[in-house]
Amino acid sequence: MSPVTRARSRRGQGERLREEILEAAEGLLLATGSEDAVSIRAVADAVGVTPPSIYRHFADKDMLLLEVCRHSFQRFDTALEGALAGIVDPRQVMHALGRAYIRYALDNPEHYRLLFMARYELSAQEYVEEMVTEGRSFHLLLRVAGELIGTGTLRPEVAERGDLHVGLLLWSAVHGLASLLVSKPGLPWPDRDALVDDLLAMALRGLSLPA
Amino acid sequence: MSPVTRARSRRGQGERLREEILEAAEGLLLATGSEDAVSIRAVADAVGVTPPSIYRHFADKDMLLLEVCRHSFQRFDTALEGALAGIVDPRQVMHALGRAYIRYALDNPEHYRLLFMARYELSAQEYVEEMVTEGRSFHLLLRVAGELIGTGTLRPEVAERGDLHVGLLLWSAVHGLASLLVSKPGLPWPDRDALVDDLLAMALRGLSLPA
DNA sequence: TGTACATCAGTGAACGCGCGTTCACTGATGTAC
DNA sequence: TGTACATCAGTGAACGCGCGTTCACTGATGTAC
Repeated sequence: MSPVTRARSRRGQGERLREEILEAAEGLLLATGSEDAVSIRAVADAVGVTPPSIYRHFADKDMLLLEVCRHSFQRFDTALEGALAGIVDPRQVMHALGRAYIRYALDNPEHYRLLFMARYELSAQEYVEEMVTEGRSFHLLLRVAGELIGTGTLRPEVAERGDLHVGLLLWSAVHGLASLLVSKPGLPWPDRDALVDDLLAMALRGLSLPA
Repeated sequence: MSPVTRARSRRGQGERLREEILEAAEGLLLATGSEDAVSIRAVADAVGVTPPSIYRHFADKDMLLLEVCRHSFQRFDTALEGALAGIVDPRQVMHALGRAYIRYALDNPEHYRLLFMARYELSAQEYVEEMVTEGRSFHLLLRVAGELIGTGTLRPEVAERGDLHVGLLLWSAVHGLASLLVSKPGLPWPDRDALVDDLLAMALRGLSLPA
Protein backbone atom coordinates (compact mmCIF):
# COMPACT_ATOMS: atom_id res chain seq x y z
CA MET A 1 0.00 0.00 0.00
CA SER A 2 2.92 2.35 0.49
CA PRO A 3 3.33 4.36 -2.67
CA VAL A 4 6.19 3.56 -4.96
CA THR A 5 9.04 5.97 -4.37
CA ARG A 6 10.04 7.51 -7.62
CA ALA A 7 13.21 9.36 -8.34
CA ARG A 8 12.30 12.57 -10.05
CA SER A 9 13.51 12.70 -13.62
CA ARG A 10 16.68 14.62 -14.24
CA ARG A 11 16.37 17.81 -16.20
CA GLY A 12 15.81 17.05 -19.86
CA GLN A 13 14.66 13.56 -18.87
CA GLY A 14 11.02 14.55 -18.59
CA GLU A 15 10.28 12.54 -21.70
CA ARG A 16 10.85 9.34 -19.76
CA LEU A 17 7.71 9.89 -17.71
CA ARG A 18 5.75 10.44 -20.92
CA GLU A 19 6.65 6.96 -22.08
CA GLU A 20 5.85 5.46 -18.71
CA ILE A 21 2.44 7.12 -18.75
CA LEU A 22 1.65 5.68 -22.15
CA GLU A 23 2.79 2.23 -21.12
CA ALA A 24 0.76 2.39 -17.94
CA ALA A 25 -2.33 3.44 -19.86
CA GLU A 26 -1.88 0.57 -22.29
CA GLY A 27 -1.27 -1.80 -19.44
CA LEU A 28 -4.41 -0.67 -17.66
CA LEU A 29 -6.41 -1.20 -20.81
CA LEU A 30 -5.09 -4.70 -21.17
CA ALA A 31 -5.26 -5.68 -17.52
CA THR A 32 -8.69 -4.34 -16.62
CA GLY A 33 -10.15 -5.00 -20.03
CA SER A 34 -12.05 -1.77 -19.92
CA GLU A 35 -11.56 1.61 -21.48
CA ASP A 36 -13.38 3.21 -18.55
CA ALA A 37 -10.61 2.06 -16.24
CA VAL A 38 -8.20 4.36 -18.01
CA SER A 39 -8.68 7.51 -15.99
CA ILE A 40 -6.11 10.20 -15.44
CA ARG A 41 -6.01 9.26 -11.79
CA ALA A 42 -5.65 5.54 -12.39
CA VAL A 43 -2.84 6.10 -14.85
CA ALA A 44 -1.06 8.45 -12.46
CA ASP A 45 -1.43 5.86 -9.69
CA ALA A 46 -0.06 3.11 -11.88
CA VAL A 47 2.98 5.20 -12.75
CA GLY A 48 3.48 6.31 -9.14
CA VAL A 49 2.94 9.99 -9.75
CA THR A 50 0.24 12.53 -8.94
CA PRO A 51 -2.53 13.31 -11.44
CA PRO A 52 -1.47 16.87 -12.30
CA SER A 53 1.89 15.70 -13.53
CA ILE A 54 0.15 13.95 -16.41
CA TYR A 55 -0.71 17.37 -17.76
CA ARG A 56 2.92 18.26 -18.23
CA HIS A 57 3.01 15.62 -20.96
CA PHE A 58 -0.49 15.51 -22.41
CA ALA A 59 -2.83 18.43 -23.02
CA ASP A 60 -5.83 16.50 -21.72
CA LYS A 61 -7.31 13.07 -21.39
CA ASP A 62 -8.39 12.87 -25.02
CA MET A 63 -4.87 13.49 -26.19
CA LEU A 64 -3.56 10.79 -23.89
CA LEU A 65 -6.06 8.27 -25.23
CA LEU A 66 -5.24 9.30 -28.77
CA GLU A 67 -1.57 8.60 -28.15
CA VAL A 68 -2.42 5.22 -26.65
CA CYS A 69 -4.35 4.58 -29.82
CA ARG A 70 -1.38 5.54 -31.97
CA HIS A 71 0.87 3.19 -29.98
CA SER A 72 -1.64 0.39 -30.35
CA PHE A 73 -1.83 0.88 -34.08
CA GLN A 74 1.90 0.50 -34.27
CA ARG A 75 1.87 -2.68 -32.21
CA PHE A 76 -0.87 -3.96 -34.47
CA ASP A 77 1.05 -3.07 -37.63
CA THR A 78 4.12 -4.80 -36.33
CA ALA A 79 2.18 -7.93 -35.43
CA LEU A 80 0.69 -8.17 -38.91
CA GLU A 81 3.96 -7.54 -40.69
CA GLY A 82 5.68 -10.12 -38.56
CA ALA A 83 3.28 -12.79 -39.77
CA LEU A 84 4.20 -12.33 -43.41
CA ALA A 85 7.89 -13.13 -43.28
CA GLY A 86 8.94 -14.91 -46.44
CA ILE A 87 5.50 -15.38 -47.94
CA VAL A 88 5.13 -14.07 -51.47
CA ASP A 89 2.08 -15.66 -53.11
CA PRO A 90 -0.71 -13.07 -52.68
CA ARG A 91 -3.29 -15.69 -51.71
CA GLN A 92 -1.00 -17.08 -49.04
CA VAL A 93 -0.18 -13.59 -47.88
CA MET A 94 -3.89 -12.86 -47.54
CA HIS A 95 -4.42 -16.03 -45.53
CA ALA A 96 -1.51 -15.24 -43.24
CA LEU A 97 -2.72 -11.68 -42.88
CA GLY A 98 -6.24 -12.74 -41.97
CA ARG A 99 -5.05 -15.28 -39.46
CA ALA A 100 -2.64 -12.83 -37.82
CA TYR A 101 -5.38 -10.18 -37.77
CA ILE A 102 -7.85 -12.38 -35.93
CA ARG A 103 -5.19 -13.68 -33.61
CA TYR A 104 -4.27 -10.14 -32.65
CA ALA A 105 -7.90 -9.29 -31.96
CA LEU A 106 -8.33 -12.35 -29.74
CA ASP A 107 -5.08 -11.77 -27.90
CA ASN A 108 -5.69 -8.05 -27.35
CA PRO A 109 -9.45 -7.61 -27.34
CA GLU A 110 -9.41 -4.24 -25.61
CA HIS A 111 -6.79 -2.86 -27.95
CA TYR A 112 -8.80 -4.17 -30.85
CA ARG A 113 -11.89 -2.45 -29.49
CA LEU A 114 -9.97 0.80 -29.20
CA LEU A 115 -8.68 0.60 -32.76
CA PHE A 116 -11.73 -0.61 -34.65
CA MET A 117 -14.86 -0.71 -32.52
CA ALA A 118 -14.83 2.30 -30.21
CA ARG A 119 -16.83 5.45 -30.58
CA TYR A 120 -14.94 8.75 -30.50
CA GLU A 121 -16.14 12.30 -30.38
CA LEU A 122 -16.00 14.18 -33.63
CA SER A 123 -12.48 15.56 -33.46
CA ALA A 124 -10.86 12.37 -32.16
CA GLN A 125 -12.80 10.31 -34.69
CA GLU A 126 -11.06 12.14 -37.49
CA TYR A 127 -7.62 11.48 -36.02
CA VAL A 128 -8.30 7.80 -35.52
CA GLU A 129 -9.61 7.32 -39.03
CA GLU A 130 -6.49 9.02 -40.30
CA MET A 131 -4.43 6.56 -38.27
CA VAL A 132 -6.21 3.80 -40.16
CA THR A 133 -5.84 5.15 -43.66
CA GLU A 134 -2.27 6.32 -43.08
CA GLY A 135 -1.30 3.15 -41.23
CA ARG A 136 1.01 0.46 -42.49
CA SER A 137 -1.63 -2.26 -42.17
CA PHE A 138 -4.11 -0.48 -44.37
CA HIS A 139 -1.50 0.05 -47.02
CA LEU A 140 -0.52 -3.58 -46.68
CA LEU A 141 -4.13 -4.58 -47.25
CA LEU A 142 -4.36 -2.42 -50.35
CA ARG A 143 -1.07 -3.75 -51.66
CA VAL A 144 -2.18 -7.36 -51.26
CA ALA A 145 -5.51 -6.55 -52.87
CA GLY A 146 -3.63 -5.02 -55.76
CA GLU A 147 -1.40 -8.08 -56.05
CA LEU A 148 -4.43 -10.34 -56.06
CA ILE A 149 -5.86 -8.32 -58.91
CA GLY A 150 -2.48 -8.51 -60.58
CA THR A 151 -2.57 -12.32 -60.65
CA GLY A 152 -5.43 -12.12 -63.13
CA THR A 153 -7.32 -14.81 -61.25
CA LEU A 154 -10.02 -12.58 -59.82
CA ARG A 155 -13.36 -12.19 -61.55
CA PRO A 156 -13.12 -9.29 -63.95
CA GLU A 157 -16.20 -7.51 -62.58
CA VAL A 158 -14.51 -7.57 -59.16
CA ALA A 159 -11.01 -6.75 -60.35
CA GLU A 160 -12.12 -3.68 -62.24
CA ARG A 161 -13.48 -2.13 -59.05
CA GLY A 162 -9.91 -1.62 -57.92
CA ASP A 163 -7.82 -2.46 -54.89
CA LEU A 164 -9.69 -0.24 -52.43
CA HIS A 165 -12.96 -2.00 -53.20
CA VAL A 166 -11.39 -5.46 -53.06
CA GLY A 167 -9.42 -4.61 -49.95
CA LEU A 168 -12.50 -3.39 -48.10
CA LEU A 169 -14.39 -6.55 -48.99
CA LEU A 170 -11.63 -8.71 -47.58
CA TRP A 171 -11.26 -6.52 -44.52
CA SER A 172 -15.00 -6.65 -43.90
CA ALA A 173 -15.00 -10.42 -43.82
CA VAL A 174 -12.03 -10.67 -41.49
CA HIS A 175 -13.07 -7.80 -39.24
CA GLY A 176 -16.57 -9.25 -39.02
CA LEU A 177 -15.37 -12.50 -37.55
CA ALA A 178 -12.75 -10.83 -35.36
CA SER A 179 -15.17 -8.33 -33.87
CA LEU A 180 -17.92 -10.88 -33.31
CA LEU A 181 -15.45 -13.09 -31.48
CA VAL A 182 -14.44 -10.12 -29.37
CA SER A 183 -17.88 -8.77 -28.57
CA LYS A 184 -19.80 -12.05 -28.33
CA PRO A 185 -17.34 -14.57 -26.92
CA GLY A 186 -20.17 -16.54 -25.33
CA LEU A 187 -21.89 -17.57 -28.56
CA PRO A 188 -21.75 -21.27 -29.42
CA TRP A 189 -18.66 -20.84 -31.56
CA PRO A 190 -17.52 -23.86 -33.53
CA ASP A 191 -13.79 -24.51 -33.82
CA ARG A 192 -12.23 -21.11 -34.29
CA ASP A 193 -9.33 -22.08 -36.52
CA ALA A 194 -11.64 -23.90 -38.87
CA LEU A 195 -13.92 -20.88 -38.94
CA VAL A 196 -11.07 -18.53 -39.74
CA ASP A 197 -9.73 -20.76 -42.50
CA ASP A 198 -13.15 -21.27 -44.01
CA LEU A 199 -13.87 -17.55 -43.86
CA LEU A 200 -10.70 -16.67 -45.73
CA ALA A 201 -11.26 -19.45 -48.24
CA MET A 202 -14.82 -18.25 -48.73
CA ALA A 203 -13.74 -14.67 -49.32
CA LEU A 204 -10.92 -15.46 -51.72
CA ARG A 205 -12.91 -18.05 -53.66
CA GLY A 206 -15.83 -15.67 -53.82
CA LEU A 207 -13.70 -13.05 -55.53
CA SER A 208 -11.97 -15.45 -57.88
CA LEU A 209 -12.70 -17.04 -61.21
CA PRO A 210 -13.51 -20.76 -61.02
CA ALA A 211 -10.27 -22.75 -60.90
CA MET B 1 -37.28 25.68 -19.74
CA SER B 2 -40.33 25.19 -17.54
CA PRO B 3 -40.70 21.51 -16.76
CA VAL B 4 -43.41 19.56 -18.50
CA THR B 5 -46.39 19.15 -16.20
CA ARG B 6 -47.29 15.50 -15.97
CA ALA B 7 -50.48 14.05 -14.68
CA ARG B 8 -49.61 11.33 -12.23
CA SER B 9 -50.61 7.90 -13.47
CA ARG B 10 -53.81 6.49 -12.09
CA ARG B 11 -53.52 3.55 -9.78
CA GLY B 12 -52.69 0.43 -11.71
CA GLN B 13 -51.47 2.62 -14.57
CA GLY B 14 -47.90 2.70 -13.32
CA GLU B 15 -46.87 0.54 -16.24
CA ARG B 16 -47.42 3.48 -18.58
CA LEU B 17 -44.45 5.31 -17.13
CA ARG B 18 -42.32 2.23 -17.61
CA GLU B 19 -42.98 2.30 -21.32
CA GLU B 20 -42.33 6.02 -21.50
CA ILE B 21 -39.01 5.55 -19.74
CA LEU B 22 -37.94 2.91 -22.21
CA GLU B 23 -38.98 5.03 -25.16
CA ALA B 24 -37.16 8.05 -23.75
CA ALA B 25 -34.00 6.02 -23.23
CA GLU B 26 -34.15 4.70 -26.78
CA GLY B 27 -34.85 8.18 -28.06
CA LEU B 28 -31.89 9.60 -26.18
CA LEU B 29 -29.66 6.93 -27.62
CA LEU B 30 -30.79 7.74 -31.11
CA ALA B 31 -30.82 11.51 -30.75
CA THR B 32 -27.51 12.03 -28.97
CA GLY B 33 -25.80 9.13 -30.66
CA SER B 34 -24.06 8.21 -27.46
CA GLU B 35 -24.61 5.56 -24.86
CA ASP B 36 -23.06 7.82 -22.24
CA ALA B 37 -25.91 10.27 -22.71
CA VAL B 38 -28.31 7.69 -21.34
CA SER B 39 -28.11 8.49 -17.64
CA ILE B 40 -30.86 7.94 -15.12
CA ARG B 41 -31.12 11.68 -14.73
CA ALA B 42 -31.28 12.41 -18.45
CA VAL B 43 -33.95 9.79 -18.98
CA ALA B 44 -35.98 11.13 -16.06
CA ASP B 45 -35.68 14.63 -17.48
CA ALA B 46 -36.78 13.49 -20.92
CA VAL B 47 -39.85 11.82 -19.48
CA GLY B 48 -40.65 14.78 -17.22
CA VAL B 49 -40.22 12.95 -13.95
CA THR B 50 -37.70 12.91 -11.10
CA PRO B 51 -34.80 10.41 -11.05
CA PRO B 52 -35.98 8.30 -8.10
CA SER B 53 -39.21 7.43 -9.85
CA ILE B 54 -37.21 5.43 -12.38
CA TYR B 55 -36.44 3.00 -9.58
CA ARG B 56 -40.06 2.09 -9.15
CA HIS B 57 -39.84 0.47 -12.59
CA PHE B 58 -36.25 -0.70 -12.96
CA ALA B 59 -34.01 -2.19 -10.30
CA ASP B 60 -31.01 -0.17 -11.43
CA LYS B 61 -29.39 1.42 -14.44
CA ASP B 62 -28.07 -1.85 -15.82
CA MET B 63 -31.54 -3.33 -15.86
CA LEU B 64 -32.87 -0.29 -17.67
CA LEU B 65 -30.18 -0.54 -20.34
CA LEU B 66 -30.80 -4.25 -20.66
CA GLU B 67 -34.47 -3.60 -21.33
CA VAL B 68 -33.57 -0.98 -23.92
CA CYS B 69 -31.40 -3.63 -25.47
CA ARG B 70 -34.26 -6.11 -25.52
CA HIS B 71 -36.52 -3.54 -27.18
CA SER B 72 -33.86 -2.79 -29.77
CA PHE B 73 -33.45 -6.45 -30.58
CA GLN B 74 -37.13 -6.68 -31.25
CA ARG B 75 -37.11 -3.64 -33.53
CA PHE B 76 -34.16 -5.19 -35.31
CA ASP B 77 -35.89 -8.56 -35.71
CA THR B 78 -38.95 -6.86 -37.08
CA ALA B 79 -36.94 -4.85 -39.57
CA LEU B 80 -35.21 -7.95 -40.91
CA GLU B 81 -38.37 -9.99 -41.14
CA GLY B 82 -40.11 -7.17 -42.93
CA ALA B 83 -37.50 -7.25 -45.68
CA LEU B 84 -38.20 -10.88 -46.58
CA ALA B 85 -41.85 -10.66 -47.54
CA GLY B 86 -42.60 -13.03 -50.37
CA ILE B 87 -39.03 -14.11 -51.10
CA VAL B 88 -38.49 -17.86 -51.09
CA ASP B 89 -35.26 -18.68 -52.91
CA PRO B 90 -32.63 -19.05 -50.15
CA ARG B 91 -29.99 -17.09 -52.09
CA GLN B 92 -32.40 -14.23 -52.62
CA VAL B 93 -33.46 -14.41 -49.01
CA MET B 94 -29.82 -14.17 -47.97
CA HIS B 95 -29.29 -11.15 -50.20
CA ALA B 96 -32.38 -9.42 -48.85
CA LEU B 97 -31.36 -10.26 -45.31
CA GLY B 98 -27.88 -8.88 -45.76
CA ARG B 99 -29.12 -5.69 -47.34
CA ALA B 100 -31.72 -5.15 -44.63
CA TYR B 101 -29.14 -5.88 -41.96
CA ILE B 102 -26.70 -3.28 -43.22
CA ARG B 103 -29.45 -0.77 -43.82
CA TYR B 104 -30.59 -1.17 -40.22
CA ALA B 105 -27.07 -0.64 -38.96
CA LEU B 106 -26.63 2.52 -41.02
CA ASP B 107 -30.04 3.89 -40.06
CA ASN B 108 -29.65 3.13 -36.36
CA PRO B 109 -25.92 3.17 -35.68
CA GLU B 110 -26.22 3.60 -31.92
CA HIS B 111 -28.75 0.82 -31.63
CA TYR B 112 -26.48 -1.35 -33.72
CA ARG B 113 -23.59 -0.54 -31.42
CA LEU B 114 -25.67 -1.50 -28.41
CA LEU B 115 -26.70 -4.83 -29.92
CA PHE B 116 -23.48 -6.01 -31.49
CA MET B 117 -20.50 -3.84 -30.64
CA ALA B 118 -20.82 -2.73 -27.02
CA ARG B 119 -18.96 -4.08 -24.05
CA TYR B 120 -21.00 -5.25 -21.07
CA GLU B 121 -19.98 -6.31 -17.62
CA LEU B 122 -20.00 -10.00 -17.02
CA SER B 123 -23.58 -10.50 -15.91
CA ALA B 124 -25.12 -8.24 -18.53
CA GLN B 125 -22.93 -9.80 -21.21
CA GLU B 126 -24.56 -13.14 -20.59
CA TYR B 127 -28.05 -11.71 -20.93
CA VAL B 128 -27.24 -9.92 -24.16
CA GLU B 129 -25.68 -12.98 -25.73
CA GLU B 130 -28.79 -14.91 -24.79
CA MET B 131 -30.84 -12.23 -26.54
CA VAL B 132 -28.81 -12.96 -29.66
CA THR B 133 -29.01 -16.73 -29.63
CA GLU B 134 -32.65 -16.77 -28.59
CA GLY B 135 -33.61 -13.97 -30.96
CA ARG B 136 -35.70 -14.31 -34.08
CA SER B 137 -32.95 -12.95 -36.33
CA PHE B 138 -30.40 -15.53 -35.26
CA HIS B 139 -32.88 -18.30 -35.86
CA LEU B 140 -33.69 -16.75 -39.20
CA LEU B 141 -30.00 -16.78 -40.08
CA LEU B 142 -29.66 -20.42 -39.13
CA ARG B 143 -32.79 -21.33 -41.06
CA VAL B 144 -31.54 -19.64 -44.21
CA ALA B 145 -28.15 -21.27 -43.78
CA GLY B 146 -29.90 -24.62 -43.49
CA GLU B 147 -31.95 -23.90 -46.58
CA LEU B 148 -28.83 -23.00 -48.51
CA ILE B 149 -27.30 -26.30 -47.51
CA GLY B 150 -30.56 -27.94 -48.51
CA THR B 151 -30.27 -26.70 -52.07
CA GLY B 152 -27.27 -28.95 -52.56
CA THR B 153 -25.39 -26.15 -54.30
CA LEU B 154 -22.89 -25.46 -51.51
CA ARG B 155 -19.47 -27.05 -51.54
CA PRO B 156 -19.68 -30.33 -49.67
CA GLU B 157 -16.79 -29.52 -47.32
CA VAL B 158 -18.70 -26.39 -46.31
CA ALA B 159 -22.16 -27.95 -46.19
CA GLU B 160 -21.06 -30.73 -43.92
CA ARG B 161 -20.01 -28.20 -41.26
CA GLY B 162 -23.67 -27.51 -40.63
CA ASP B 163 -25.93 -24.49 -40.50
CA LEU B 164 -24.32 -22.86 -37.45
CA HIS B 165 -20.92 -22.81 -39.13
CA VAL B 166 -22.31 -21.55 -42.43
CA GLY B 167 -24.54 -19.03 -40.69
CA LEU B 168 -21.67 -17.58 -38.69
CA LEU B 169 -19.55 -17.22 -41.83
CA LEU B 170 -22.30 -15.27 -43.57
CA TRP B 171 -22.99 -13.20 -40.48
CA SER B 172 -19.30 -12.39 -40.13
CA ALA B 173 -19.10 -11.01 -43.63
CA VAL B 174 -22.22 -8.87 -43.25
CA HIS B 175 -21.47 -7.72 -39.72
CA GLY B 176 -17.95 -6.84 -40.77
CA LEU B 177 -19.08 -4.40 -43.38
CA ALA B 178 -21.93 -3.06 -41.23
CA SER B 179 -19.74 -2.43 -38.21
CA LEU B 180 -16.91 -0.87 -40.21
CA LEU B 181 -19.38 1.50 -41.83
CA VAL B 182 -20.68 2.38 -38.38
CA SER B 183 -17.38 2.81 -36.61
CA LYS B 184 -15.30 4.28 -39.46
CA PRO B 185 -17.75 6.36 -41.51
CA GLY B 186 -14.95 8.68 -42.61
CA LEU B 187 -12.96 6.10 -44.55
CA PRO B 188 -12.87 6.59 -48.33
CA TRP B 189 -15.82 4.28 -48.88
CA PRO B 190 -16.68 3.44 -52.46
CA ASP B 191 -20.35 3.23 -53.43
CA ARG B 192 -22.04 1.49 -50.51
CA ASP B 193 -24.72 -0.38 -52.40
CA ALA B 194 -22.15 -1.83 -54.76
CA LEU B 195 -20.04 -2.85 -51.81
CA VAL B 196 -22.94 -4.55 -50.08
CA ASP B 197 -23.97 -6.40 -53.20
CA ASP B 198 -20.43 -7.48 -53.96
CA LEU B 199 -19.90 -8.62 -50.40
CA LEU B 200 -22.98 -10.82 -50.44
CA ALA B 201 -22.11 -12.16 -53.87
CA MET B 202 -18.58 -12.87 -52.67
CA ALA B 203 -19.79 -14.74 -49.61
CA LEU B 204 -22.40 -16.82 -51.36
CA ARG B 205 -20.16 -17.64 -54.30
CA GLY B 206 -17.36 -18.49 -51.95
CA LEU B 207 -19.49 -21.10 -50.23
CA SER B 208 -20.95 -22.54 -53.42
CA LEU B 209 -19.92 -25.07 -56.00
CA PRO B 210 -18.94 -23.54 -59.34
CA ALA B 211 -22.09 -22.93 -61.39
C1' DT C 1 -74.54 9.17 -0.08
C1' DG C 2 -70.74 10.57 2.90
C1' DT C 3 -66.48 9.91 5.22
C1' DA C 4 -62.31 7.69 7.07
C1' DC C 5 -58.62 5.29 5.45
C1' DA C 6 -55.21 2.33 2.81
C1' DT C 7 -52.76 2.41 -1.36
C1' DC C 8 -49.06 3.68 -4.14
C1' DA C 9 -47.14 6.72 -8.06
C1' DG C 10 -44.14 10.04 -7.83
C1' DT C 11 -41.22 13.90 -5.06
C1' DG C 12 -37.42 16.60 -2.79
C1' DA C 13 -33.38 16.62 -0.62
C1' DA C 14 -29.39 14.61 0.17
C1' DC C 15 -25.46 11.02 0.27
C1' DG C 16 -20.86 9.74 -1.35
C1' DC C 17 -18.10 8.93 -5.30
C1' DG C 18 -14.64 9.40 -8.86
C1' DC C 19 -13.84 12.20 -12.30
C1' DG C 20 -10.96 15.96 -15.20
C1' DT C 21 -8.72 19.87 -14.36
C1' DT C 22 -6.57 24.28 -12.00
C1' DC C 23 -3.37 26.62 -9.25
C1' DA C 24 0.15 28.16 -6.48
C1' DC C 25 3.91 25.70 -4.65
C1' DT C 26 8.42 23.00 -3.69
C1' DG C 27 12.77 21.51 -4.01
C1' DA C 28 16.41 18.99 -6.48
C1' DT C 29 19.17 19.86 -10.55
C1' DG C 30 22.31 22.09 -13.26
C1' DT C 31 24.57 26.61 -14.60
C1' DA C 32 26.77 31.26 -14.51
C1' DC C 33 29.94 33.83 -12.48
C1' DT D 1 36.43 25.90 -6.37
C1' DG D 2 32.42 27.99 -4.24
C1' DT D 3 28.00 30.18 -4.22
C1' DA D 4 23.82 32.50 -5.87
C1' DC D 5 20.31 31.66 -8.91
C1' DA D 6 17.21 30.09 -12.82
C1' DT D 7 15.01 26.05 -14.37
C1' DC D 8 11.51 22.83 -14.41
C1' DA D 9 9.70 18.01 -13.08
C1' DG D 10 6.57 16.90 -10.08
C1' DT D 11 3.30 18.01 -5.68
C1' DG D 12 -0.76 18.98 -2.61
C1' DA D 13 -4.96 20.80 -2.09
C1' DA D 14 -8.89 22.07 -3.96
C1' DC D 15 -12.63 23.25 -7.54
C1' DG D 16 -17.06 21.97 -9.60
C1' DC D 17 -19.50 18.44 -11.95
C1' DG D 18 -22.72 14.78 -13.00
C1' DC D 19 -23.46 10.52 -11.63
C1' DG D 20 -26.29 6.36 -9.33
C1' DT D 21 -28.78 5.66 -5.54
C1' DT D 22 -31.28 6.19 -0.74
C1' DC D 23 -34.76 7.79 2.20
C1' DA D 24 -38.53 9.70 4.38
C1' DC D 25 -42.27 12.08 2.47
C1' DT D 26 -46.72 13.76 0.00
C1' DG D 27 -50.96 13.80 -1.76
C1' DA D 28 -54.30 12.24 -5.25
C1' DT D 29 -56.85 8.00 -6.05
C1' DG D 30 -59.88 4.56 -5.15
C1' DT D 31 -62.27 1.62 -1.54
C1' DA D 32 -64.68 -0.05 2.66
C1' DC D 33 -68.12 0.81 5.57
